[in-house]
Amino acid sequence: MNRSSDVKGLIDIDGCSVRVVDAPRVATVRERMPATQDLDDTADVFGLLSDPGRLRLLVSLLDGELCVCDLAAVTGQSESAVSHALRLLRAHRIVAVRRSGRMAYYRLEDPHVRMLLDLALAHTEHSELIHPERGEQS
Amino acid sequence: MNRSSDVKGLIDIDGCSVRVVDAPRVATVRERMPATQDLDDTADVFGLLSDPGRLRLLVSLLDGELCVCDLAAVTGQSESAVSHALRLLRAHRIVAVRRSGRMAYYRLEDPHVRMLLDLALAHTEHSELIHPERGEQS
DNA sequence: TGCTCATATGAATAGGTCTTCAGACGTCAA
DNA sequence: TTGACGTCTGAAGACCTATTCATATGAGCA
Repeated sequence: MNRSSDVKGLIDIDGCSVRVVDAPRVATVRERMPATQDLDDTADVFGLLSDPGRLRLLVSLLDGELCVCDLAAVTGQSESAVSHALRLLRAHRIVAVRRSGRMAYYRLEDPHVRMLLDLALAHTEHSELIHPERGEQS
Repeated sequence: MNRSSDVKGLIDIDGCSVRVVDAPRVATVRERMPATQDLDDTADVFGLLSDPGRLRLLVSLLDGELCVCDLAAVTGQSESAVSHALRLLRAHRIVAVRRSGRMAYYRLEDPHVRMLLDLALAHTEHSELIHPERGEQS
């Protein structure tokens, strides 16, 4: 095949030649890179946790189920916004519903997400995060 | 003060009356809710991890520093896109730079983010994530 | 039945984000 | 100095996302 890894500072990636500095290192890191699908799924999960409204909903559900209107009250959002958010989270199996009459009780269903939340909150509550655009080092 | 928690199903939140079902539970969950600032910061961090390009960059940096062009090669992005992404991550102190001549070597700086990445990847590589819009339960 | 209630949904709008392109900047080598 | 190089940046466009409003659905109650 048309490999050009022998060309100094140039390697083939996905069929097109790219400039690199540390070719062997690049090869190693590329091999260890998780599958595209896995990375995209992981990015999706992080994306679901990246909205303050949804994050609040999930944190509220950490120790038990709540109905939509209580979730709206706890998180300070409109019931419509909460419903839309829950629909998204439900579609990704992160929360699950229990229906009782006209009430809908949601619970946190994904243990993986629960761990991410626990880990993230444990850190942010103890150490202050640094805010953007505050100057950088030398 | 104008508390109306005695009104059946109605409580005061931030000065305006809201309908709730389980008032004491709502109060408890609200008390346990982390500070607004902490939640917003946490959502920001998740947001930074929610882009496949940035996620790839950070994963690439998990075991050591790499220069911009190698990061572009490893992650399959343009050098400009990589530079923009690194700028964002740098502003949030998630990565740090070491400059040597005209080269810029980036490394993963935030141990908190490293843990989140490790946890997230450990799970996605072993268990398949469910994709959206596949129908739900009863 | 009709009415109210709790939730769900669709459409539309406003705001944000990623990528690309063109060019700037500082460094190195000749 | 000049030119090539590696990286950085700003502006522009296309795309995606969150919220709101209005309305629908479907359960309980009279």
